[in-house]
Amino acid sequence: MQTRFSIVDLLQSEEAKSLVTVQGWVRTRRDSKTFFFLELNDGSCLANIQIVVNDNLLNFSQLGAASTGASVSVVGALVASQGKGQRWEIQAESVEVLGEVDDRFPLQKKRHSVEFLREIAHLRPRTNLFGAVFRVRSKLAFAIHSFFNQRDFFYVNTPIVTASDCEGAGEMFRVSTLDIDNPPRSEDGAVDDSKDFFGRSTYLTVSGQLEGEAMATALGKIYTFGPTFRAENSHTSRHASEFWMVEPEMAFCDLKQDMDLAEDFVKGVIKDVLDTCSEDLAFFSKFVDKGLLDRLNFVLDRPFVRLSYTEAVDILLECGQSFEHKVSWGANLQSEHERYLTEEHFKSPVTVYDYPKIIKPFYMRVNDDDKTVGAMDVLVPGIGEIVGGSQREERLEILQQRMKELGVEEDEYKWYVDLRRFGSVPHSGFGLGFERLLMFVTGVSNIRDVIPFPRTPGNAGL
RNA sequence: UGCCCUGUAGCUCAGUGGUAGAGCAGGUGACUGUUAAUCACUUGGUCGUUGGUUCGAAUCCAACCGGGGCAGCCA
Repeated sequence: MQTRFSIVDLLQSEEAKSLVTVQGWVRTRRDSKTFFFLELNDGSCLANIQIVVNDNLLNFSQLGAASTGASVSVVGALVASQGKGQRWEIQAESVEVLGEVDDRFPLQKKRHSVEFLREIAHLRPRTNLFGAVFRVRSKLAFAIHSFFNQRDFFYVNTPIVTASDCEGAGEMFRVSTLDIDNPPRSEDGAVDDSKDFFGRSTYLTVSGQLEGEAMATALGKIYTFGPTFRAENSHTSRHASEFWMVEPEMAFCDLKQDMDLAEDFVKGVIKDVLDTCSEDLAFFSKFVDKGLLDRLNFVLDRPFVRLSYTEAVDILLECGQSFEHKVSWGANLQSEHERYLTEEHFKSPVTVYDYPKIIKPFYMRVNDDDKTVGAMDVLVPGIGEIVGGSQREERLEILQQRMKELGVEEDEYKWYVDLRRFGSVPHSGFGLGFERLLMFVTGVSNIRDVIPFPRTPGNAGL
């Protein structure tokens, strides 16, 4: 009896098998006079399985259609390969072409630029590079759930449609069912949001943090992992309009414990992916980023450098390096400063904490010096900021004072302030960009190449 | 949003004022075990678009459109 096997299972087989079925897409084909070889890939792993097709097959003359890109179903015997380069191959007993390709099929058996492949996002997962990226993406997502589950965090889903119009994390996408050509207007001519679907103006979420705090101050330890939307007009290799963010939030947790978790988290999921995706990571290390595996192992092997913002500024002021943006206490660390710290000075991931309160949002906890807040960023070589977090301000009066200072309307955040009014506790959390972590783990340098169908300004076509 | 680079065959590119090229892919043929197979032959182009300069523009100029990079914003 024939059984359908995935290629990953067959290639790991311990024994020959008399009759198996494999189905997949032809990656390449090598012809000889009386037989040909197919390299078949079904997406289950990076490697192809070699199919040997002899001219004794009844439909041999029709098998010209089994060309690069075609989908085929093969029945045959798994046998030890006579040739070099692979342990197993399939001696075909029947080959059926399920779906042919014509000469417009754009993927050739040669290297393509990632820029070209971005234009055919529906076909690029059939390449070695993108197949590997999206397998790792899946494993990394699973590793994240597994990490938190092992530590008794609860997975919560925060709303994607949100009403607060000033969460402070950037420009927001409007969500509306109003007729854009003829919206209802109030007496003064302004668009009447109260007639909109939710009875008010609404937006796509830029962060689930605030709702996460409500859940953490009930369930203790929670995390969210979901889509996030930013309408910033960013044109860089590390920004997307739609991306996924991981946001743990813990009650009874201070900044130090928050930093410990962020470090354990980054290391834990990297270790998991090194174990579960070794073939794909070896591919990245060979063709995408030669130093990848060494760097990932380096990250696992030692503690992240941890230093305060003030210490970081002192290092930058004294290093003798000339920066385009001036370093001064009270200013944001620029990309070039972060790069210097992680790539040159420490050559390691770096956690910077206790930032000046004037450059941070209202919800971060004010330190005793009244100049800094309990914020922290994890910076990694090559990418920069991968985690941003803080201890949250749990003291009612101080939170209200901060909102006033920063011009945040307390009415808009009444429920959030309530959390400090009723059984408030110290709590902390952070946000981690899932795609940025995936870039770090794979060595892929453009965020558009780790998202199956990326959305960036001016680009949502496919 | 600012600055910079770029657009020639399906892909990757050469061609800097005189009428279009290569490699790969595709097609045809050869080859008894190949590994991005190899060998021979071969199809394929309004040189991003529009306008201008010139006897003549892929080449020079302008505008527009597309792609990329860096910075800011952040994750």
